[in-house]
Amino acid sequence: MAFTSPPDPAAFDARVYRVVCAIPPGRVMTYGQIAELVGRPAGVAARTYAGVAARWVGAAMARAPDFVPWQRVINSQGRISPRPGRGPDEQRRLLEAEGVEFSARGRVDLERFGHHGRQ
DNA sequence: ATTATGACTCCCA
DNA sequence: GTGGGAGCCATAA
Repeated sequence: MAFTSPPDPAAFDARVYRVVCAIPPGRVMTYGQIAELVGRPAGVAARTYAGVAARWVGAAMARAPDFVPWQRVINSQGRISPRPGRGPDEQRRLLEAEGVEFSARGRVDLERFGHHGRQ
């Protein structure tokens, strides 16, 4: 996961949690979107930020407090990234309970359920 | 000290 | 639309 920790991991995590907590129920956001919304720290190349920061977000989510709606964070393909240890479909069940629909191949239509930041 | 292991995204075949 | 490789490091055992 994390390639190079963010300049200020604690602050980065806090911003990530704030953004994730702002995602309304029934909506989802990608790791990359969150990374962009949180803002690219100075000193990090723009091109590499996309892939790297997404993993920072993933790492932050791995340590996320209970109140963070982690289930609303999925990858850029609209698919659920498998989490180590947890139930394989736990995230999907939680999202479906909120009204998020999955395609036959298990993908979420980001055009319909994606959250573009703000509300 | 060495090894294994990552909640990802982009780009190209 | 799907699949594989690159990017390139911190942390735990």
